[in-house]
Order: sequence, then structure tokens, then C-alpha cells
Amino acid sequence: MKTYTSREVSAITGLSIPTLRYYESIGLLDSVQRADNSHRRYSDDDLRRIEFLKRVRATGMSISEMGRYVDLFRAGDETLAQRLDVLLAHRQRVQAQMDALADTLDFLDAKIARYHDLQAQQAAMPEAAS
Amino acid sequence: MKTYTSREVSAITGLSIPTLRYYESIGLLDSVQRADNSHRRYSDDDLRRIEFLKRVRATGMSISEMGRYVDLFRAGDETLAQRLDVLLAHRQRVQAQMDALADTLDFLDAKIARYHDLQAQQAAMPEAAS
DNA sequence: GCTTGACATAAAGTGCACTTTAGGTTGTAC
DNA sequence: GTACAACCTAAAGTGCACTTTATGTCAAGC
Repeated sequence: MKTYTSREVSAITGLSIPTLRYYESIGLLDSVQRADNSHRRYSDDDLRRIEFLKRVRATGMSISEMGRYVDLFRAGDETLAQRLDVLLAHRQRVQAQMDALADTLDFLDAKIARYHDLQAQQAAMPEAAS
Repeated sequence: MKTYTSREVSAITGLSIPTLRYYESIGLLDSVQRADNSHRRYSDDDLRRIEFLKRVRATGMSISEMGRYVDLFRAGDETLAQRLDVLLAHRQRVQAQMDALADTLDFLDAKIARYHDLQAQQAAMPEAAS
């Protein structure tokens, strides 16, 4: 089974090596396998977990809620409904953020258009103030 | 000219009174007018500024970049091009965030669908484990 | 055999964006 | 005239998510 060093995982995921260790230390990752020299060897499963964590983190899930999800996952099948709740709650947040961003995108575009108009006016009378 | 108390501005904008004071203290707001008892009286201009700040803040602009924009604004017409740059840069970030969120929304929907399937299976054989 | 580099750990530090605290003034309500 | 609420200030504190530091181990290359 293929494994990856810290350096490799960091390069693949974009998370720093300290962040990977931090995530492991707070239980977001299960204890990572070690080589004989005690260096970490991440598995493909670890990688998938990390990519998942990175994704939900980047879209606004807190570390503590990520922990809650991981704990439920570890507890097994009978927590399926609760995990679904976490996912649905996050889906809601993601949707709400998208709506807010779409709103602000329109706002910015309108403002940017006004700025372009103002610039055109300034260019048309470059000596107006002197 | 209509003015608003701290309490009113807080209610309208959703920012806390300490946050409003904090924004003023770091120069994101121009010095707010005072009543005779030294209590703040916010103007409509202040309100518009606050709503703008709230909007860009909520979509990921840092306080320091907000400060940069406000400083440029105060400096007058000759900073128009630089302000436009700030707006365009933020527009870019907003667009990028929306793309990332859209991606994650798809990811979540796929995962949620799988969870629903799993739940259906569990419901179909409720005694499987016993 | 000694430097170098990649890892390890535990603990302390950092940056950001506020929030809370402590102590004070002012104007209305009883 | 005194209690109370609504504000004020400056300074310290908080929570989050990491990051940095100090110190140590181990294997490979010169």
C-alpha cells in the first residue's frame, strides 16, 4: 500500500506540515502510521480525510465541528443520521455564503461600473482642477 | 439632517456598538459627530460607509485592506484608479470564493446522496448487525 | 566521525478581529 | 436626591487556527 511522507502530503494538499501534525494532535486524523525512524507515513485514506477536512474548512466549517464529524465517523454506522445532519447544516451555510457573495458581486460590479464612468469623465477633462 | 444613536446603528447594521467604536478608532469611519453629552450621532453617510464596510468584510476583505481603501477615498479624486484596483482585486476574490463554494456544494450534494442511500439500506435491514 | 537535512516532540508565540472590563459622565424617572 | 440607563474612554482580554521555537533523533554523504 502506497504511503506518503509529511513533505509529500503537504505538497499534495497545500496544508503545512505543522498543520498536518496539528490536525492529528487534535484528533482530526487518526494516528498516522510511522516508519522505523518514527517518521510519519500517510496512507491514501489519510489523504482522503485530509482533502475532505481541507474542503470543509475552506468553506467555513470550524475545527470543532470538523472534530464532531470525525468523532461521529469513528463511532460507526449508527451515527449516520447525525453525520448527515452535520453535512446538511454545512450545505446550508455554503448556500448562504454563495448567496451573500453573489449579492456582493453585483454590488461590486455596479460600483466598478460607476468608477469606470468617473474615470472616463476625468480623462475627458484632465485639467479641470488646475 | 437625520442622525442615529449607537444603539440604532447597531440595530440597523448588525454590528455591535464596540465594533462600531473599534472601526472608528482605527480610522475606518471618520470621526462621528457628537451630541452635547458627547454621545455619538451617526449620519446617513456614516451608515452608508458602515454598510459598505460590513459587506466587504463579510466577503473576506481584511481590516487592513478596508483601511487602505478608506484612506484612498479620503485622499480624493486622484486616487480613483487605485480604489478601482482594490475593488477589482476584491471582485476577483469574491469570484474565486464563489467558485470554491460551488465546487463544494456539488461535493456535499454527492456525499449527502450517498448517505441517503446508506440510510435506505439500513432501514431495509434493520436487524443486520444483531 | 562529523556535518547536513528531514523528520520528531512539547510548549510557547502570533495575528486577526473583535469583546470585555473598569471606571466615569450625563440626563431622565421616581 | 438618588437610582438607573445609556452612553463614554482606555486598556486588557478572548477565541480561533495555526505557526514558531527549542531541543532531540536518525540515516546518508563527504
